[in-house]
Amino acid sequence: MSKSLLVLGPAETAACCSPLSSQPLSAQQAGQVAPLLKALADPVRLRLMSLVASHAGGEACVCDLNDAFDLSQPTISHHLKVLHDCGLLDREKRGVWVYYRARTEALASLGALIGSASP
Amino acid sequence: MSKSLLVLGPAETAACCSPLSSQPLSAQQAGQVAPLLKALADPVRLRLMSLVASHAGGEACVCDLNDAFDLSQPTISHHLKVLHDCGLLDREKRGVWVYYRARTEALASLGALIGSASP
DNA sequence: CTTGAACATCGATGTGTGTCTATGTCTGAT
DNA sequence: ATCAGACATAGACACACATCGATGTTCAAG
Repeated sequence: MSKSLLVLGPAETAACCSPLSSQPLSAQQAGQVAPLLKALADPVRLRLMSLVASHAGGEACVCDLNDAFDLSQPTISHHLKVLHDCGLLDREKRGVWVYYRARTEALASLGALIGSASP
Repeated sequence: MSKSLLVLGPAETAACCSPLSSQPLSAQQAGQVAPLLKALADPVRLRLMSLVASHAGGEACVCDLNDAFDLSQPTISHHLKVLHDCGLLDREKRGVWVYYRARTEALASLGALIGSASP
């Protein structure tokens, strides 16, 4: 079966709407955006996201990320999977190593949705 | 005991730092920001926040909010308390009614922290 | 083919959370 | 003083989640 219609992750279709303060979010919109926020609403995942996004080259290897935390390797792997599944992190395997890359457009859309001052 | 030193809620001291992609978040910073995101990371609370923020006059009465959901009154009250406790919502009682107001500066700080494209 | 390293998946466990019903606390009106 | 309405709190319960150790999978090297 073809996956050609699903090249875009959930993050692309969720946060591309008007800011919170401009008009009420529909139940459906809220249901799409909330999972993205939930993925970020964990101290470890927030730091992971920040580490990957601010890393040189725009990507970071899992081995580097593991060392930055006092947690087990499966736990870090789990958090990375959460961020990847909701479309906030891209994943690429090169040899034995796996590199993650932040989806800055998704982050930008989310940020724009949350914070937009009204006059 | 005086509360004069606590006029500012948690939201003011949490999200006033550099964007995610510029430099790695410290564990302490992540620990301060995550609760704010966790408060927003629920479809009901996200809609509540949006309803209050986009409401005429910048504030909304609880009775109005209750009618917008198919949930019990205590449940809505609980969600409003979560948003209020983390500093995203201001609370004011006038007569029998209670009005909530969105802290747009807190929302703006959070949005800026999450979404900021890097060159 | 075997070994070791990098990473993911699985199953278990304690803790957190969203929701409800029932009850409490104000406040204005009768 | 009593009553009714608006909202908060308390307790209970089902479910989700963060974490771990153990195990599986994939790949490169020897």
